[in-house]
Amino acid sequence: MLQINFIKENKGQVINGLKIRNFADEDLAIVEKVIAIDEIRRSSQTELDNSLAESNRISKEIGNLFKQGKKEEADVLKNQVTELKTLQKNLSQKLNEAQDQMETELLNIPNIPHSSVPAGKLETDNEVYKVWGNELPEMDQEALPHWELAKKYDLFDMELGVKITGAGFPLYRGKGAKLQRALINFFLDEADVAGYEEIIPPHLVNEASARGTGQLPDKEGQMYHATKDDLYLIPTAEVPITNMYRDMIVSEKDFPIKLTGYTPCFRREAGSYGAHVRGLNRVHQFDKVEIVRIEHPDKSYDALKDMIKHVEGLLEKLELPYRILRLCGGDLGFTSALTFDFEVYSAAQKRWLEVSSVSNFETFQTNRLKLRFKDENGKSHLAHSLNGSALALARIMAALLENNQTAEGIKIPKALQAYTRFEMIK
RNA sequence: GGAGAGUUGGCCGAGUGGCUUAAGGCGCACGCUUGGAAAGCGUGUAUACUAGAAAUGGUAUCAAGGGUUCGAAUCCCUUACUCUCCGCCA
Repeated sequence: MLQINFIKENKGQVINGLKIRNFADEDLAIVEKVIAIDEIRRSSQTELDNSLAESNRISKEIGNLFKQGKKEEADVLKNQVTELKTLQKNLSQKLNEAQDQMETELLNIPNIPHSSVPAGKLETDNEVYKVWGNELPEMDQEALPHWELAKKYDLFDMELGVKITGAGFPLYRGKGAKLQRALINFFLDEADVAGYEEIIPPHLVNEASARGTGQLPDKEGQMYHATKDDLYLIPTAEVPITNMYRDMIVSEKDFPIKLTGYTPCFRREAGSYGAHVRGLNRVHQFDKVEIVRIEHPDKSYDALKDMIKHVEGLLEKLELPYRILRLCGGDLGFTSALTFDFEVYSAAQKRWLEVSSVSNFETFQTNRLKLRFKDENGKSHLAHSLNGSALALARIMAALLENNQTAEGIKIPKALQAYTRFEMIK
C-alpha cells in the first residue's frame, strides 16, 4: 500500500508509474479521488479534535465545580457536553467513512515501478537481463519429460497424490524424495553461508499476517483457508517470515536483516490444462527455500543485486542453464517495484521454467506491516522489504531430471552429491 | 474442551470514577560534578493522526473492540492472548 502523503507529494510520478502498468486513462482518476478523500479525512479530523478538546476542557471544569459544591453550574455545563457529543458522533462517523474509503482506494493502487522497469504488457515484453550458458542444451528425440522420467525411475507419483489428497499434490518417493531433501538442505546451507538466519516458521498464519504481506484482501482465492480456526495455509515462507517484523520499529543498526526459511507452499490457484501444467510444472503444494531482507531504503537496491548474485550462484552450482528477466510493467506483481525472474531451461520440454522471483517492494509492504526503523536523529521511517525464492523446488527438480538424463541414468550435479549421497539415479 | 487468575510505557511495577499531565524504580541520552571513571545530582526519554515555516499545540492510545458516565487505566459486555490446574495428546 502506498502512503497517502507520498501520493500527494509525487502525483506525477504516481500517474506515470500507473501508466507503465498499463492503467487506462479513465482509471488514472483514482489518484485524484484518493487525494480528495484525504482532504475530507483531514478536515473531519481537525473538526473532531477541536470538539473533543472542548469537551475535555468542560469536563475538567465540571469536576472542579463539584468539588466546590456548585452543582447547578455543573449541570449547565453537563448539557453543553451532551450537545457536543451528538456533533462528535457525526464527525467521527464521517471520519471513519473517509478512512475506510481511503483504505479501500489505496488497496487498489499498485506499487510504483522502479525507473528501470520496461514498458510492456505481456510476458514477451520482459527484458532479458542475462543469459547463462553458451548454448542451450540439445536433447535427442528420445529425451523424456520429467513426468516420464519419474515413472521410469519411480521418483514421484501424481496418481498416488490424487488418491490421498487430489490433483496437484505430488508424492515423492525413493531417490525422488531424497533428491528433494538434498536440494532443501543444499539451498539452506548456501543461504547460511551468505549470512541469512535460518527460520522454521509456522505453516499456517492468521488473517493479520495474510493482510500484512498483501495476500489479503486481493488474493484471497489463492490461499487455502482453514475456516474453523480462520487460518490460512501459507503460499510462501515470505508471509510468516516477513510478518515477524509486523508492527515493529527496529534500530538502524539492525540492518541488514537477512532471513531464510524452508517451507512447503500451498497454492489453490486454478490451473490451466495441458503439457505446461503436467508433472511438477504447476502444483498445489511445493517446497521452497525463501530469502527475505529488511533493509535501509538507501541500501535496498544493493541488497537486490546481492540476492540476484546469490540465486545465480545456486543455479550455476546446479549446472542449470538459466536466464534472468527484468519484468515489464504489465507482468510486474502488484506489490513489487522491481522484479527479476529466473528461468531454467528444460531441454526435454524445450521451454523455460520460472524457478525464482526476486523483488524489491520498497515501502509497499512495510507500510501495511508498519515496519519502521529509527534513524540517528530518532525519527522513524518505513524500511524496505525484499524477498526472493532461493529456490522453488518442484521445477528445479523437473529441470534437473530432464537436463541430466543419459542412457545410463540421471546424473546428479557435483555440488549436490554430498547431499544426495548418490551420483546417479538408475 | 473445562475451571480459575492475569494483560499498565523500552523493562519492572503502583494505581477501585475527577488530585493521573500514569507514581516509583530500572534502562537509555544529555548536562553538572571528577585528573579520569564510578557514585551522586539535574534534565530528558512512546506511537499514530493532525495544525504550523518552525518553535510548539490538539486528539487518540493502559491487550483489542464496544458500552455506561459530564468525565474511565479504574465500572459493564465481547474477543484475543498469557499463566495455573484438569481433560485429551505426538
